[in-house]
Amino acid sequence: MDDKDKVDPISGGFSSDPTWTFQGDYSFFGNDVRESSVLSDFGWNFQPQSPAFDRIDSDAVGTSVSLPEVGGGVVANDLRTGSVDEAAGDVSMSNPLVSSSSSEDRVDTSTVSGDAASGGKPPSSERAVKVKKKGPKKIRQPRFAFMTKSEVDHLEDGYRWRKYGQKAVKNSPFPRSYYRCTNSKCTVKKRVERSCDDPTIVVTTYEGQHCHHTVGFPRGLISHHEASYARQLAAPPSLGRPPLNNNSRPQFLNPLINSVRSSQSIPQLLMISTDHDHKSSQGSDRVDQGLLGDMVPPRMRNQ
DNA sequence: CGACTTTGACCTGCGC
DNA sequence: GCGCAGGTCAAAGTCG
Repeated sequence: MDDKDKVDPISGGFSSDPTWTFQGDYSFFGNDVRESSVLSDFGWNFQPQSPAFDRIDSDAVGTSVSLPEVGGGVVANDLRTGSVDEAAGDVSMSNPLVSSSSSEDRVDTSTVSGDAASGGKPPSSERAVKVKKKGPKKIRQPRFAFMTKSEVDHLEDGYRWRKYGQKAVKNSPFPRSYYRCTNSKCTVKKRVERSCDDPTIVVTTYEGQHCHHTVGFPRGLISHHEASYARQLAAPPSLGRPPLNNNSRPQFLNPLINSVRSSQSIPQLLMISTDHDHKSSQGSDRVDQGLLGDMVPPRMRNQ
C-alpha cells in the first residue's frame, strides 16, 4: 500500500502533526478513510457474528474497541481472549457503567478478606496457612500497549500512578515496572519497560480502564484529534457496530492522548496494539520479547 | 506525616 | 510434580 494512504492515527489524516508516526501496514476495509482508517491502521476489524463481540460492544458503552482479528493481516490481537473466561462465561470490562468482574475479582471474594487492591492475597502471617481455593479462572482485563520513543520511562499521562513492583525481565537488561492507578476505586494497571532491541523505545501496557477523570486534564477539553479519533473508532453501521455517541470516546486512548498533551518532551508514538490471545503467542521466541512479545506482533515490530 | 518508591518474598500459571 | 518466570504484596526506606 502506498505511503500516501497512511493516516495519522489520532487525526485520521486531518492533522499535519509530525510527532505522530504510526508504523505498520495499512489496509482499509471501508471506502470512507475518515471513518475506518484508524481501525485498519491498527489491524482491527469487526466480527459482528461473534457473541462475545456483541456482548462487549453492547455492554461497555463507549469503551470497547473493536475486537481485533487478522484484518488485512496486520495485527492478530484479540481483546476477547484477554477478557473473556469461557468457563466463567463472563466478560470483563472495567467501565464504571458496566457491572463486571475484573482481574481483581479473580479470587473468590467470598473467601478472601482484604481490599480489592490486594488481589485477595492474605497478610503474610496468613500465607503459610493459606488454603488454596479453586476459584474461577483468572480473568484479565482488556489491555493495550503502545510504544513510544522517549527518554523518560514513565510518561506523564494525566493520571496518578503508584509503583507497586519492579521485576527483572528475562533476557532483557531493563527491568519492568508495575504501576497501579492511585485512585482507590480504579483498578487500572500499567506496565512499563524498555525494549531490549531499542532502549530508546518505551513499551507501555495498560490494563483496564479508568473509572474517573484525569488529574491534569479537564474532561471537557476534547481536542479535534480526539473527536476525530472517536469518530474513526465508530464502525460503519453496516458492519454491525453501533456508532459511538457524541459524549463517548475511546477511553483506552486517554492515557496515550494525555501523554502526548502533557509531555514536555513529546514522545513519538510508534505503535499501538491491543491485547491478544496469549495462548496463540506462546511461541518459542515469546520469552525474548517481554512486553513487546506480549503485545506486539513480531511483524509490526519490524516495521 | 502522608505519599511514594524500593525490594525481597511470596503466589500463581504454565511448560516440561 | 518441579522449576521457571511473571505478577503482586507489604515492610522498610525516602522524600517533600
